[in-house]
Amino acid sequence: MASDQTRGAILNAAERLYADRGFGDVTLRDIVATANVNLAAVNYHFGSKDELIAELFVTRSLATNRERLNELKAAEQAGGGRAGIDAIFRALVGPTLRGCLGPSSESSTAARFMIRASIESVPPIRRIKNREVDHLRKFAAAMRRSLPGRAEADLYWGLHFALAMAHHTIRERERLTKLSEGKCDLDDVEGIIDRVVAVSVTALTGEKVQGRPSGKLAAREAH
Amino acid sequence: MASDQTRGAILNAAERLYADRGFGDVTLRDIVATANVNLAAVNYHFGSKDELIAELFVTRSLATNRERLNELKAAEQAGGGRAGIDAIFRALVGPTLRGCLGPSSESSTAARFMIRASIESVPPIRRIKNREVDHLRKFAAAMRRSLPGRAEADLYWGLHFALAMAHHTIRERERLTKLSEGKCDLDDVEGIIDRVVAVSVTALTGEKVQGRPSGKLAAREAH
DNA sequence: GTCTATAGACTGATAGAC
DNA sequence: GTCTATCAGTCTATAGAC
Repeated sequence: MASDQTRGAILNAAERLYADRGFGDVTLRDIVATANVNLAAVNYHFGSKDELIAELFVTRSLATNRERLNELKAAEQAGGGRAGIDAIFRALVGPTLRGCLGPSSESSTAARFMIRASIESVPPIRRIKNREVDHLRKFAAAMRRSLPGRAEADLYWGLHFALAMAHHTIRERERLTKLSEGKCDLDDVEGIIDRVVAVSVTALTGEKVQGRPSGKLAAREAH
Repeated sequence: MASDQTRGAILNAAERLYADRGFGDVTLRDIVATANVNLAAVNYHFGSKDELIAELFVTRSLATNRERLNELKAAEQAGGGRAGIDAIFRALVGPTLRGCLGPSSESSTAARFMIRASIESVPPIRRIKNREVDHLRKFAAAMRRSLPGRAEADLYWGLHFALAMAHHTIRERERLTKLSEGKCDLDDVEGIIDRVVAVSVTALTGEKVQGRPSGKLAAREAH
């Protein structure tokens, strides 16, 4: 079982180094030195540097997608097969934002790795993201059930803009902090989620929504 | 003056190759072969590969920033020192979206280069983008003049979300087309600008706005 | 099956002749 | 200003030891 040990050591070392220093500055030689294994072990276990990066990213992004779908499923069941549009947006952007902006984002290497992946977007990661369409289709379907009257294009634009706000907030976290001179609190994750969800809902329904008083934007778009 | 000729040949070849094949797949040797100059000429004229990329990006992005500020200035003068919030957002996202999604985006290498720069985001380009804060401050100031009652944090979030939608639309153009199965028309640049501006304004003021008089959004969403 | 040692092809950068 | 030659460093691939 030395196999799993070596494999795991490479994965751990790679994730930590990429999280700390970015994809551009970390060589295979840095990784094998940290993991205390031989250079060729990377090729033996993963085939290539790109496939190592791909495996790291797939592992983490599958976990996020699972969380998203669990939240979506729960919201649809609570609504008897039809979730509120706010709950759908919350299931879409919540897990990502919590994972990348949450208090764990300082300590957890997994979180810092995903932030890097968001910002630097290296080829093997782009290839994986391009296959994410099937996952997003499930949210498009839920939106169609939630707002059956809307033109489909409007729903897709709404989905697209919600993701835009979430990802751009992760990517440009530092810049927004500097631009606003700290007036935008990037540590208040739940507040940010509220904000993104509220804007997404308002954009789609034309109604101004407040953040959750205590927990939900419940059924405000019912009319 | 053979100097300027060589320099220009390198810049042209590099921009075209990067636009066509991306930053990851183009080597300095590819560039000098296309430009018909010697390998060492790149280092002589630009210092390094990264500085060559930086010069390409700075040139193009200064042009966009100039367009943005011209539109902003015109809008403020037309409003007697206070531009409408919709005109401010339009000046912010219009030039970028027109440059990267417009009909020229197929033909113009400059446009295709900027799309690449948006998607791949290599280190030298990220460094330049980080210095963009001063430019954005001018839009924040205009927003403050336009909506003096608003909390500053709300204004910054509005600015941030507007940029998020514009850039994410450029970055994920292909994915949105695939996801929506063509129902989102990515060739209708002015329609997209209307949409981004409308969502940005609605998010900030809670009021549904009309697109430009001739805009398709206005017609569809009037009620 | 697991890992090591080593070689190969390619990269960006540079010294020094012209 | 330009070019040749060469550098050190990178990823990849493979033969062969354990």
